[in-house]
Amino acid sequence: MVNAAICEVDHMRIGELSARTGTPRRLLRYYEEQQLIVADRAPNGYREYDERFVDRVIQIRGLLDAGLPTRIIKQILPCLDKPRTIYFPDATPEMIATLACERDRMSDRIRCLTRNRDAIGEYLDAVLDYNRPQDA
Amino acid sequence: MVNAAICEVDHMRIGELSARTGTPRRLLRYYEEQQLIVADRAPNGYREYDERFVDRVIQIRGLLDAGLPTRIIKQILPCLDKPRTIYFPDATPEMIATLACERDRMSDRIRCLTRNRDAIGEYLDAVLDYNRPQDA
DNA sequence: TCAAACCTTCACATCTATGTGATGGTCAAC
DNA sequence: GTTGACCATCACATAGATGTGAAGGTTTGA
Repeated sequence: MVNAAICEVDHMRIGELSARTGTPRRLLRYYEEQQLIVADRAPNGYREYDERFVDRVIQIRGLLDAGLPTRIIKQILPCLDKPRTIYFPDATPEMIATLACERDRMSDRIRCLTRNRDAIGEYLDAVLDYNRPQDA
Repeated sequence: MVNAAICEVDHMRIGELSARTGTPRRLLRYYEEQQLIVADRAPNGYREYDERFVDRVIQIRGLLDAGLPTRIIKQILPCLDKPRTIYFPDATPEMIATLACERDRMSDRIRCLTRNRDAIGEYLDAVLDYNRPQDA
């Protein structure tokens, strides 16, 4: 019997999402409270996540780690959906201005980080160079 | 009289540094407390800064904005002095490992920021494209 | 001599992202 | 039916960067 009625496996509860993203459950609930993610609810009230939440959560954590507050991340996330879910007419001029501003701030951060990372790299190269000149 | 005894102008007090870096005085004192900067003191107890503090403070703010805590910034800053002020023998293996780790974390942040910034850019391009198709 | 504009230290408040624990419901296995 | 591993909400605590103001010293200029 090649019955195709396979019960969907494409969902997980908060514990699994926590394990797969290395994120404390507490924070997954916090991100939801901040409206960065919206979880479905099972009949018993448990949160239900599908596969796409894994990448989404990792992305959120990356942006938080890079210094963006949840308020800004919430505005950025809709831009990342590949098939556009945001219809352009909904984009107010203020929203567009905010996004452009944040994009520029991100460029600033990238410049700053790159410059400093490279300086650290040079320093480390110099130190390693200094520490093993045994065989000339 | 071509007297060369010009009183040095290469120093400023906290108010001027604050104005020139756009940083509240409160934070300049905080950065000093966290040992990110070390200010000279005038005889009357006032902090005295020279020109180099301007760039240094801007750099600190950039790194803070990019998500690095003061504890890490304190370790990074010595790498940035062009004529090396840190003698390599002083660099402990743990310190080197920490720096390498932070450098990698910065690379991660750069990747994350770049990806998201580009996504915002694409989104904005699409929105602008949508908003002015008047003259075909 | 007085006022304004600096500076000092100290202390307490705030915001954001987090940690941690209490209290209790759901569910599966034994 | 009880135990253990999940889940829920709520609440309180912490840490880091920052805001704000009090109380007082210094300097400059009217």
